[in-house]
Amino acid sequence: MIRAVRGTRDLLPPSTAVWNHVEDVARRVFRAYNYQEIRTPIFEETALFARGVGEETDIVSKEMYTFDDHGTMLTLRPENTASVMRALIEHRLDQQPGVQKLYYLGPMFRRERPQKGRYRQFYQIGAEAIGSESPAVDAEVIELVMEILAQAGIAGTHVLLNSVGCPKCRPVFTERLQAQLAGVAGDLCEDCQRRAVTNPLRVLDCKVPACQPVIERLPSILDSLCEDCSPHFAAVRQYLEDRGIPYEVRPRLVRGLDYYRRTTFEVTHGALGAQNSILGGGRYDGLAESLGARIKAPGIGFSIGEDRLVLAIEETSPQQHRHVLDLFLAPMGEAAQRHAGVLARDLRRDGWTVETGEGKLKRSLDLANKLGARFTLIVGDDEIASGAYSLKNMTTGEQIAVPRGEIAAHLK
RNA sequence: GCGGCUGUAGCUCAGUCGGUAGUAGCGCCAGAUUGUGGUUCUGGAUGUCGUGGGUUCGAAUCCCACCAGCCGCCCCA
Repeated sequence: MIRAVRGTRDLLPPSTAVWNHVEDVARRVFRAYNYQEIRTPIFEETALFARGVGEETDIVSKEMYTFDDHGTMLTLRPENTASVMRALIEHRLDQQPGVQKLYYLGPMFRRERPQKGRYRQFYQIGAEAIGSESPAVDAEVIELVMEILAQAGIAGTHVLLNSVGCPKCRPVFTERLQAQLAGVAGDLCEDCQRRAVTNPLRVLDCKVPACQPVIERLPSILDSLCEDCSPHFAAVRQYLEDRGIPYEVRPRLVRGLDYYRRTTFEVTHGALGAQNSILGGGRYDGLAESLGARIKAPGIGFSIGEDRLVLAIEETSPQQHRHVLDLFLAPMGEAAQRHAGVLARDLRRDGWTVETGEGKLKRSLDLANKLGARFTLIVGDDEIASGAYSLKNMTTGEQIAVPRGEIAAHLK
C-alpha cells in the first residue's frame, strides 16, 4: 500500500477541530490588530530563499525541497517571510499608507529528520509588520502573538527576548567573541570547538554542562549593542513592561536565519520535549535590501509552529474542542425518510448540525449515541400523523412530543 | 545527516526454548429487543506478524538490508 511520505501526515478528526480552533482564534486576533491576510505561492524561485534566508543557513544549505522546472530552480517554501517581502516589493505595498500588517497561514516544507512536532510539511501561522523601525511595533507584535496563544487556550508559555544587533555592532561582537573563544577552545565540547570557528554565536546557546563555566565568562551581545540598537532594545523592553507581558532576556538566544536584526524572540512550551519552541520571530530591517530592492522596508514578524501549538493544546486541554452534533434524525419507513430529508435541510439552513439515519429505530439510536448527538428526533407514522415529533434528549433520556415549528427552540 | 529504541487485528498489547497467530482488552458488526441508545449477555468479522532477503525440516521469534515511527544530536516552527 502507498503510505503518506516520510515526514508528512494526515490531519484527521477530531484533531482537525483543534486546528480550526487555532486558526479561527488567530484570524480573529489578527483582525483586531488590523492585520490582513496575504497568500503567497507555495513555491518560489530558489534564489529568493538563498538570498533572503541566507546561503549559509541550515535551511538553505541542506533542508530545502528544490527542483529544476525546465531550467528554472524552484523551491517549496521553507518559511514565508522572504515570500511576503518579495510580494511587498513586487506590488509596491510600501507605497500604501501606514505600516503594512500582513498575516498568513499555511504549509511550509523542510527536509529534516522527522520527529514529534517536527515534520517535513509543517504549518505556520505568521505575521509581518513592515514599514517601521519603531520599537513600539516590536512590542505590539509580541503582544499580538501572546494574545493568540492566550485565546487559543494554552498556558505555560515563556517569552525569550534578545537583540542580535545590526551590521554595525554584530560583527564587532562576533570578532571579540571569536578571539576569546580561541583562547579557551580546549575547555569546550567537540561541537563548540567547531562552532567557535563556523558559528561563534551558537556556542552561547550550547547546553552541554561542561561548556557552561566557559560560556558564563563570555561577553554578552547586549553589552556590545551600538548607540542605535541599545536604546531600541531598551524601548522594546519598556513597552513590554508597560503592557505587563512577562519575558526573559536571553542574551544567548540565537536565531538561525541570516535576516534577523535587533529584536529576536522565541516562545517555548514545556509539554513539547526537544522541539519546545512554539514560535520564533524577530526584526529584519535589511531583508528588502538583501533581496536586491532599493526600497526601505524595515519589518518585524513571527511565525507560530501550528503543529506544535496544536500538540501543546491537545496535551494540556484534551477534549476541549470536540465536534458537536446537535440533532440526529431517526426516520422509520419510506414516508418518514422523505419527511426527514426535508426537515433536516430546514434545520441545517438554520445553522444546526444535523445527521440523518435510516433503518431500525434501535440502530438509529445506537448510532446517534455513538456519534454523540445531543438530541434524536424520531420520525415515524405516529409522528407524521399527529404533527408532533418525539424529541429525545440523549443525555437525560427524556423524551417529549414537539411540533415541527418548535424543534429548533428545544435544541438551544 | 548522526546515534539509540521500536514495528503482531482499527487501537492498546500478549505470544515462553524457533514448532505453524490470540477464549486478550477496547473498538466494529449482528442478535437477545419488528418504535427506544447508553448497562448487560450471546455470537461474528478483521492479520502480507512493517518490507525484502538469509539461516533452518520449520521463523512473529535468529541474522542482514531497507522502510516507517519515536527518543536524543544537529538545527529549528
